[in-house]
Amino acid sequence: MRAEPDHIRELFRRHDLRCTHQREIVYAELSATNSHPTAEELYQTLHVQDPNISLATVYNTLDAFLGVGLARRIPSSGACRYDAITEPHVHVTTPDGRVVDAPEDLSDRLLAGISPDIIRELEARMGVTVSGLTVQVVTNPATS
Amino acid sequence: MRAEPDHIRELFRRHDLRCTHQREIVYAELSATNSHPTAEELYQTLHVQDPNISLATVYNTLDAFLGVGLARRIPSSGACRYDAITEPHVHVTTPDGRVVDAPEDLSDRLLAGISPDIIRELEARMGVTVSGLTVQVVTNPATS
DNA sequence: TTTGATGCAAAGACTTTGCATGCTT
DNA sequence: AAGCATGCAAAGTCTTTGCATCAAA
Repeated sequence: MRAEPDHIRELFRRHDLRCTHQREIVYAELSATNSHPTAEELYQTLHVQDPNISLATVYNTLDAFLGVGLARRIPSSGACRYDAITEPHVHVTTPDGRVVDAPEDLSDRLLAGISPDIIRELEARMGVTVSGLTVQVVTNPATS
Repeated sequence: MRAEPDHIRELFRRHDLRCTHQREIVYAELSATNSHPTAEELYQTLHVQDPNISLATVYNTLDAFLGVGLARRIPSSGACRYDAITEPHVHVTTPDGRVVDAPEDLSDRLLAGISPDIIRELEARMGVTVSGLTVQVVTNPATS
């Protein structure tokens, strides 16, 4: 469901982000979809409601979201894809370059197999802090 | 260890790839490193041994490898990274954009948690063929 | 008012491509 | 000899940036 404006404003305040109209509609759209849109796709969609918004602003805005952890960037072949960060979940990369979520139950079962102990050990031994974990299931590339 | 020329030629033949000098040195370099180099990085390294090789050829060559499954492309922020395909393993994305392999034992333990059953079910329900599985552990972005 | 965001266009980073030449088969 | 690969440069994508203007705090 689409987040309410008030909720979004509150979110922004919590993350020290200025509440601009552009940021609001970008976040509303991003959090309402599970299609992992590219910046360009978001721009096309939003351009209808706000013919003034610019592609550069979409990029800047997404960047602001990344900075405060409200969104995640998914590098992929071609343009990067974005998703609003909610629950941990599994991404499936399709042959045509889109990224879709695995069904929730499968996602959960897959993630359940990853023990926190291993992550902790990984952090300790590699000197990193794990802030996220993406299981990316890659499907067959163009076998056409 | 660096693969021997004969072995590489044999590999290429098995995959219906013409054996050119450029492809040979690209593959030798890629399979000898675990640094997941970008095309540009490979080009810089190879340019020493063969001052004639061009960046476009490195790209074309990597593309040929991808096509026959000898290499994998790892989209990442900035330039794509490549690795020669050997065993399944876990990638760790560092804050500065590099991609390093997790230690083998941790990698194995992590992958062991992912049941083939789940993958099979995922294929069945999503109508895809899973050809690879990347567990990408994302570390904290620039917390500096 | 002050500070930061927007929109535009231009620049930048990364990758692909057309074509003449050369090498593998 | 035939056909694909190479090297070069030019063209494409995708993303970032400089700057004047505008909106949020």
